[in-house]
Amino acid sequence: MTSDDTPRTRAPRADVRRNRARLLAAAREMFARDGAGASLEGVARLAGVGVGTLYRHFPTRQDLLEALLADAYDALADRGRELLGSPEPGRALLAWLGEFVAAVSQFQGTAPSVLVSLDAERPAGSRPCRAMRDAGEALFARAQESGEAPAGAAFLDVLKLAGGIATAAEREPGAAERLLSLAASGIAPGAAGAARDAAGGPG
Amino acid sequence: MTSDDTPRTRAPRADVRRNRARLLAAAREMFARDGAGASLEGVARLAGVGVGTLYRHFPTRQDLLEALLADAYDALADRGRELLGSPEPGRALLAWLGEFVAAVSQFQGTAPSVLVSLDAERPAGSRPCRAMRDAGEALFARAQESGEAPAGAAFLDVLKLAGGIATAAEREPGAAERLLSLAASGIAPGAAGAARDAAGGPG
DNA sequence: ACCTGAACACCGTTCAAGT
DNA sequence: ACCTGAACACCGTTCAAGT
Repeated sequence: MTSDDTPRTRAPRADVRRNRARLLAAAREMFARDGAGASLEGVARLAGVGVGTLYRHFPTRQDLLEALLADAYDALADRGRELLGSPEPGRALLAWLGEFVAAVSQFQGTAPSVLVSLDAERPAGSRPCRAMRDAGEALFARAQESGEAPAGAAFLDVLKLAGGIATAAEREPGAAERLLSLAASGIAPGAAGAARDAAGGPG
Repeated sequence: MTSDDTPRTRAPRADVRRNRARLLAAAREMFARDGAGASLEGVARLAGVGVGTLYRHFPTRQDLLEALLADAYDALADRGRELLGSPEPGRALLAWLGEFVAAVSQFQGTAPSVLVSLDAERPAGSRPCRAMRDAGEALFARAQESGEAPAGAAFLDVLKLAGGIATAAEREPGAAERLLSLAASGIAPGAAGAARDAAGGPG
């Protein structure tokens, strides 16, 4: 019963923080070399830590990956807020999506895992991930309001599409730009509109 | 030295054909239940065959998958040629792409493997796979000629984008349609054009 | 409260021995 | 010519014992 009555999170012990940092550094090194499927045993070994410690800090490989992407997500959130001030909503959105694709492709085999983290009703993800999503959504909403992005689409779908592009381009540097550009301008814009109109159109 | 001098492929022994068929049936069953990452040992066991036999018939998991998709690829090739006769090139292309996405999503975890089979300079894939690609390419070329598909794009990129969509939608039935529709009409068509024009534009 | 690492279960792949 | 399946190497994950 000191001054503050609700300290939900206690300051972690020094060795715990250190182990966490070592694990992240080791994972970054291993993922960079062997891809997102790298041996977790190897990560622990490289970190100079028992496997159990890795599992305690990051119960699943997915958790480890999200932690590795936290910085990139924070940067994307910042960048999104910055681009909100740009005069061209559509281009701002596309620029941001390009950076998203690059960020989730920073390790081989990473993009598919990002896709599962985007999977509908999951626990919403980490704080940086949510910040990234919110920033992107604002950018997308602005593009919709200016008529440069389709009114009927959901931002989560846009993000999934970008994740799919990142996955498809993962083994071919340079493909990401081409695929994103293709998805940006549309594979068959006129026909797609016709198909939607024929199906009843939006309200 | 009988009448024909160049019989490159000899008729396979009956047990070889039977084992191959059993392996494919078993793999189909396993992949349907456990996804494309199903245990290969389990496939061999279910087929009533030694593991070595599986590896002899299908050296890699990728080979097994391509064999499983052969029928679907043949059907897509047929469908592509059929759609070539339809009066609306853009819609025909989109319809075909929708069927492609559905076909490569028939097993969980299958789409990523299809993406690697689309990977640039690989040995071009199986005969059915090439037939599928050729049919799709004809459909795409026609859409380009009619001005309904972007002139600058390569068909292989269109297919990769579709594969990425299939991957992104794999865990959510119904998402494939939405993502394909989004990619068809474009995330931000006007801005994408502006970006391309600013970059110099096509010749 | 956290860490260690041996133990367990499982899988992919090869290859010597068989038919 | 093809098949079998034991053998090998490796990995993820848990959990009893330690500090």
